[in-house]
Amino acid sequence: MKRVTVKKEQILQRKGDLNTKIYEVKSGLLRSYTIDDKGRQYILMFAPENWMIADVALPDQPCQLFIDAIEDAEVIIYEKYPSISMFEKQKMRLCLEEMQTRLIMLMSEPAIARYEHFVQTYPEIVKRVPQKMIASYLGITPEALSKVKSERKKER
Amino acid sequence: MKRVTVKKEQILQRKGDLNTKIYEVKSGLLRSYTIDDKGRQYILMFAPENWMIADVALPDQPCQLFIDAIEDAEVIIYEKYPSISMFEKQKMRLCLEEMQTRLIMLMSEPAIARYEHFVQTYPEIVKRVPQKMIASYLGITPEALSKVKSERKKER
DNA sequence: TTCATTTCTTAATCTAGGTTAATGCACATC
DNA sequence: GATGTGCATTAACCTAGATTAAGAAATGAA
Repeated sequence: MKRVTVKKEQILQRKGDLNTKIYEVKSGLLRSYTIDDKGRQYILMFAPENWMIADVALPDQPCQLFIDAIEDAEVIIYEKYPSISMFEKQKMRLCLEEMQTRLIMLMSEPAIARYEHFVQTYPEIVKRVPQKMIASYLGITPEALSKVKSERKKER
Repeated sequence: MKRVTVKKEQILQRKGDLNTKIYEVKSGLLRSYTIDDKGRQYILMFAPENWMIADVALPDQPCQLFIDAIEDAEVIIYEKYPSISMFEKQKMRLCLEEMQTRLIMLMSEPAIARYEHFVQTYPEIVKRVPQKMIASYLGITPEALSKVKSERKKER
């Protein structure tokens, strides 16, 4: 366990890395994402202050996710998994819950509903990240996000 | 912790239930799924022999998922979460990994690729559940699954 | 066996969201 | 100031998968 300072856009872990860590954000904003063979990015998680973020891979397995800083950040790095008490942390459980909810929403809800859910659940993150990252998190293109947003406005 | 026998189609937990448990499958096949307001089902997980299945909700929170038996099953029911050692179980970790992978695939891969990944990863489950359940797991309609399968056949 | 029910497939049509491309905007930096 | 670079928006067009409907095949019950 150690504490580090990371600059915006600094990459903490790359897809394929071994021996990846668990990151606890003390200040700033991190994200995890993957990139497909066409270069498209898919954001899995935003981690603002007091959240934790990690790839679930075991230390001896190559990970699936990039993790980088969207804003300058203070981060505590933990080894994976010396004490299971890491897992007890409520933030970790919330992240699980979030994955479950997202899987359900991705399958069952159209983009506009996912966007509104995101805005309600994370109003602060909406203000802190560019649209294209929200689109990536929602699983749509920035153009599609623009479209649903302007359609939503019209409806009032 | 107790051991129970469940019959095919028996429901172990319903969406909205409180105080939900963790289920370990000793024989047979369970699944977790949700139902939207239009009655559509979305399967989150299949749990064959030696797997565990649960909703991630805390005991005092209403859960999101139904859990029922696709085949007659022997099931061990654990309280949630008296010992964190439950979480240490490898099956539980695999389930996390699976959620992460599915989220990525759902965002980045077309239905055909998700189907082929599923067939390769769970060849035994493919034989044991009806097509419409595989479609539901993949996040598509049974009609769309029929289509991609017949297109795949043509390609050889 | 027969009949009923559910599952699977095929086909026609529709739509949400992708793709491509052009435009405008907010910044940096020089 | 001019010039570049990335981001957001709009619009035209395209496609994967949804919807609807019908028939075929499998399953199960009487």
